[in-house]
Amino acid sequence: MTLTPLQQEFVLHFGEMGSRWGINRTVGQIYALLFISSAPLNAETITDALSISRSNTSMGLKELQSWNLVRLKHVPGDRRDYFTTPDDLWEIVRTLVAERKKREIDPTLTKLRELELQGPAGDDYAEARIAELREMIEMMTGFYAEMEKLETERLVKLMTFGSRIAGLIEKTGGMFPALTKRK
Amino acid sequence: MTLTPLQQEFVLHFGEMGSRWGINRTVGQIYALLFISSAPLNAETITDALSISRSNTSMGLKELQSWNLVRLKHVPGDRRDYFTTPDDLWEIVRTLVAERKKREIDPTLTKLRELELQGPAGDDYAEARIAELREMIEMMTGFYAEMEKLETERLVKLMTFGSRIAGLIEKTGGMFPALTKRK
DNA sequence: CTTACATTTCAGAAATTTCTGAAATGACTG
DNA sequence: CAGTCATTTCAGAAATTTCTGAAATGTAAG
Repeated sequence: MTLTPLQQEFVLHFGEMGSRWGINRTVGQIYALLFISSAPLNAETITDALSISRSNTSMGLKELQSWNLVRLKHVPGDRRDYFTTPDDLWEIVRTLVAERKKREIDPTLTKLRELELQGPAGDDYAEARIAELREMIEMMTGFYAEMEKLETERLVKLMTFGSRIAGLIEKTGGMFPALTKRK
Repeated sequence: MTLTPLQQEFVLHFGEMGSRWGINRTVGQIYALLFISSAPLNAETITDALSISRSNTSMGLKELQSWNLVRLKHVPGDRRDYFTTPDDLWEIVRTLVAERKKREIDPTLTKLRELELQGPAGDDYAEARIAELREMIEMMTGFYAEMEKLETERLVKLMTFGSRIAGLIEKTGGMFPALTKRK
């Protein structure tokens, strides 16, 4: 398969960004290619579209599967595996956020709790800082858990009308005026 | 300077997580050390607390400065540079989010716009996918821009009462009941 | 200007990550 | 069960990133 210039440029960009996103170039390129391909692709096709080795493709796909970022499809009468990305972008974003949280946040939260459980270590400042950090992460992951429950439709509205949310929150008082002031 | 076991473990954890966060081990360790130290530290102190080379410390601090994650302080009568992290955790989180957006999101948004400007390339699916992705990123960065404007106090409330926000949003209709239903 | 640090730069060494080709494994078909 | 094709594994090669020591640069004080 030969890529169109558009595909080519898109794929290369994702490859370059890969390192900033915590994946490697090849994984970024494979994902990008699947993302802009209307039909599912098999490993062979990916291999030659990206000019990489077959084994590299295999590892890249495995990595993407571990991130839950690709879907496996089967074509009747063909025993090769075909891969795609979900059509729904929101599903992709949800997965991405969930996985990054799992890899980048959760282990630290666990470690902080562990450190606190070890009890006073005679370093008040460090202990306070660790507790504060844990609380902040808990607040943020708690909020995330709530947002994750929302249907996409509500999430879109929340984001679209973002600016109005600010106004809904009383600076003091701790509750939404919409809920408290309304009689 | 010798680290307490608590500091040691905290610092090592941040070092290990560094790679997942897109920084290297040393940078993670330096940041962690500054974070749990009550007083600002100079490069020499960091160097021997972490058993790394002086030049590595210099590069790590430079990297942290490029992320705006450390503050430079001066001690009267001492011409060495001293470094700290902000006391306010929210300030740290804001910086972190802003920098990650700048490095991980903005370049892609720019690239997607560029690709669209190049005009129809005869690949409808790829073009549609790129447009859709750009729109999604724009929505999310727009929402982020709104949230960034909020004072910390309001942001905390927003997150604390996160679950109630969901209820405030009408599934259909496109506006908050709090704003529309109230006469 | 010279001395005494403090910091940065940078070329090469060390460590780590990524990639490949070959071999092994798996799985369907006739 | 043997043959064929698809996929995975893995050891070493290649590439990249990180780290170091030495030299260079910067800077304040005398």
